[in-house]
Amino acid sequence: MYFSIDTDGAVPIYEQIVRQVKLAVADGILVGGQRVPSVRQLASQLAINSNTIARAYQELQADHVLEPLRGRGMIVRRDAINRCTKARNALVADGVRRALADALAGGMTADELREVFEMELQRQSSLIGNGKSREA
Amino acid sequence: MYFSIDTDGAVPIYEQIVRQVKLAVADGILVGGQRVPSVRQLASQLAINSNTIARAYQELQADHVLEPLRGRGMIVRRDAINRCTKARNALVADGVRRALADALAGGMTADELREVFEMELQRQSSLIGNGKSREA
DNA sequence: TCGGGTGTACCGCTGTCATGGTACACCAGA
DNA sequence: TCTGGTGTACCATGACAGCGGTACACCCGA
Repeated sequence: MYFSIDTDGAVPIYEQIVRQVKLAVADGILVGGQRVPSVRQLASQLAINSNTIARAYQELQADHVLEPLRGRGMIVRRDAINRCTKARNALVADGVRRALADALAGGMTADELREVFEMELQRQSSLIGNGKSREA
Repeated sequence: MYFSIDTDGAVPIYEQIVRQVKLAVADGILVGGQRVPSVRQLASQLAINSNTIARAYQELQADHVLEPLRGRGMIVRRDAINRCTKARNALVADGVRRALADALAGGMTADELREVFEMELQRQSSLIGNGKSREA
């Protein structure tokens, strides 16, 4: 489980962690029962204060993705994958909806929009295709 | 020229105004030479502090979309439409890119993604189609 | 000249975020 | 029993963004 954190971006660090954990669960990289790194461990690995990690884990706990094992760490809940898949779908749909709203408000036609979509899809697919296979 | 402002959302008010002005220019609703409402006028209309409007106008001025007429207001620059169309395309492409990144990181397939896209496109197109015609 | 309109600059308040420090309760293993 | 690891709960601090209030300089028309 690798995290890529952008400390300069507009998105808060704890939110980046929350999102990446959820996407990893949806993708099957993190599975139910699996332990996540401890707050101190992840904090030192990412060179970030442990309170920030703790905040992310608290949010994930509130979202029923992680489960605390008092004194021993936190694990991914068995039923988290369904929730995370739903969350991922909602996240993606929301992003698409937002982009569409801007496009249509700006007078872009549906066909122009499809073109942009397919172009970006091809670009990112090829990037991932080189790095690791997805369907295999 | 109508603005819809969401004071509760995560997006700053001044940024919403900047975006909506740019999209209106790209769409041809605001044309070169046309005057935009004064900061106080728009502020009272939206029940927002005039400084917030002023900040949005300053940003639009820095982006070469608006032009100040000292003591008389601000107008849309003649060459703004090209810039705004480009900005719109970049904005949309960026939004699509972001959504795609989330989708692929979460293990969503390209076909699932296309389905989401077409669904949202159909939804929003029908909304606009009922309200006002776009190609006419 | 003066009044009313314009954009602009400055200051302060508020909330959010990240950090650092400290302390606590809990658990597992030596 | 003790030690070292867990998550959790505070508090204080600094930085920054967003916003509002006020005052200023400018321009136009009466």
